[in-house]
Amino acid sequence: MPPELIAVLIAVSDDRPMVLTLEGGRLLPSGPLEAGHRSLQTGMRLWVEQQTGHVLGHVEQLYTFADAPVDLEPDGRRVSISYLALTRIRRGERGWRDWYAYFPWEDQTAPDGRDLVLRIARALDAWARCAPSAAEGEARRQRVALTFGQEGLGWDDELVLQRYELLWEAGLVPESAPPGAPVLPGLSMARDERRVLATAMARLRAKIRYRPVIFELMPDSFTLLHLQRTVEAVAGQPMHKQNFRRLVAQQGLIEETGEVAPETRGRPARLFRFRREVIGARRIAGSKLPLARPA
Amino acid sequence: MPPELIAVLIAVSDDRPMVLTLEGGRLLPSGPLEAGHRSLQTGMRLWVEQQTGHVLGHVEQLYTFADAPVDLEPDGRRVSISYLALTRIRRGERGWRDWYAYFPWEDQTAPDGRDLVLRIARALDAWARCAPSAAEGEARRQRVALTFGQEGLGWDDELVLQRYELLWEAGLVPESAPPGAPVLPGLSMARDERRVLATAMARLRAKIRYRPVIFELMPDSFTLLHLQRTVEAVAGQPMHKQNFRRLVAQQGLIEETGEVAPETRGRPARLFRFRREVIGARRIAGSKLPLARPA
DNA sequence: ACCTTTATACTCATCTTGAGCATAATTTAG
DNA sequence: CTAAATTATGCTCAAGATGAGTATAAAGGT
Repeated sequence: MPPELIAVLIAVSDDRPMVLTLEGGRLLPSGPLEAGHRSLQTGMRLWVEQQTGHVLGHVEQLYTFADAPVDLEPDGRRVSISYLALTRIRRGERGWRDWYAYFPWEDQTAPDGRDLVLRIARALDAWARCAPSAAEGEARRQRVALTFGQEGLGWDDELVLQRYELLWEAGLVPESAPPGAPVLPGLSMARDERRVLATAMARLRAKIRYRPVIFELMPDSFTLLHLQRTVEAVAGQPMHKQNFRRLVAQQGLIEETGEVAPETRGRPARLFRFRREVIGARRIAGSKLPLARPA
Repeated sequence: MPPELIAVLIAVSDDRPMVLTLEGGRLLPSGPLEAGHRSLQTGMRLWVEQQTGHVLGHVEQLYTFADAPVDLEPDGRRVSISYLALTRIRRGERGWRDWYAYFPWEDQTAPDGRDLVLRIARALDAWARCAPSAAEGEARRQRVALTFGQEGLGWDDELVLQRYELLWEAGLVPESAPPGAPVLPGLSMARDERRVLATAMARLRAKIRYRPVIFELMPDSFTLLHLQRTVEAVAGQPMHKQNFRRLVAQQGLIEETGEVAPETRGRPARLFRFRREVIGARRIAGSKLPLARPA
């Protein structure tokens, strides 16, 4: 059985990060590696084009997963090589879903998400208390505090996968909950696609800190607030406006177009564009955005 | 054909980073995924144990590669899932090689390595000049400057793979050089194992900046200079002694054992140990070592 | 006793970062 | 038309991190 090539396409629309899905949001675009594919990545691109009509730009390999072994079929094991693709939604495309529909607790920009985390913390506290041993209970409590930023530890937006796996272990998501047990809000997906999505979110959140990939998600011209909202949407965290502008400005990654934004309410904002020349022309020490991790 | 599991085992011995090889240094430990393997990682661990007797600790997935398609065999394509493992050399083990034997230009702590980079820069300049077009030539020159830190750009120790690929394209390594053409010093390996090693080096150099993985390569107790030499060996770059100590100290990652180093020449140094408790106990914002990238 | 070697403690100037104040230029409500 | 609301943008300030260097301590070797 050839390995499966699986793609997580991400775009940001109306300040919401979106993921391209199939089958009513239960699947990601994917298909097997075939003999004619020139490489893994081109194979993945072909499947995405065929299934969604979308032609990809910036792509990077994410992770390779394997199903648990199946005794029935000797060689019947599914190995999936996953990719992260950053792109823009084209008008009329269907299947795009807000990624926070799958991970509502990951949106810490709104009070809803913060409340949900408090609720989760309580549920996980109960889970820690019913651990088989005291030591195990303490280990669980520590993991909860670390991944969900309790007990004075701050929220780390990159721990998307760790949080999902913790909830899975605790039986708080439909994938692992006993029948009839209460589960957290959030859509689930087929097989382990939700885990793949979590991996993609974590990688993207980490990457915007040290590479200017955020511009792959922006239109040609944009205001600084639009850029900030996009970063906040991806990171799931609010940030300080003036400092954001200062950092972005001193990175030298953008330049003014000379125009100002049309539709606007307050003072009109200047429009900027990404300076594509800087890629390759010099070391991009990071479009390291003002997303400091908490102390 | 099942995917191949391939392992890059790294240790540091006498302040030299070493990689565990087979077949006279031409191969890395590897073997196919089998039906009985519980997961990709356990399969890889089993193969390593079987081929080298080495039991692994810290492991992470690196990258998944595929050979070019082979028309002859329809399903005969090799897909390799590679892993990075950090460990320590045990006495009597054979097959460990200095990783700089494969990538001599990556060692920028010694004058030899710096001289070699100058030589490479000249050779690549010639390569840029004989480009098919002026634009292509300029693009080549820019890549050379960026990856080898020429023209005022500093040396970026994480660009191991980019440098190797550039040398490959330019035909300066035996893997790609025309027969009889002069090639750079440095051992090559079978298939694309040298590329896998380059990927591992790049990943490790990046990782020691933000996770305290360097301690996976240290013995139980060590002096601060020993720790510094180990980091320098991995990064291939020298650093400022006093500042190194300051950073390491304020990270709170280590504690004194109360003893001092035996064999020593100057003033005896205090011995330290890694505080394993801190893993998991709190956010490790990075054992971010004084390895600033050049501006 | 003096030199070499390594360890360790401090200092200082410069950047970076987080937080906030102040002002400008619009639209909207009354 | 005026005031309030809204968004943009410029600037300051303190704390902390970083890069570079000076100074002193503790050992062995000649």
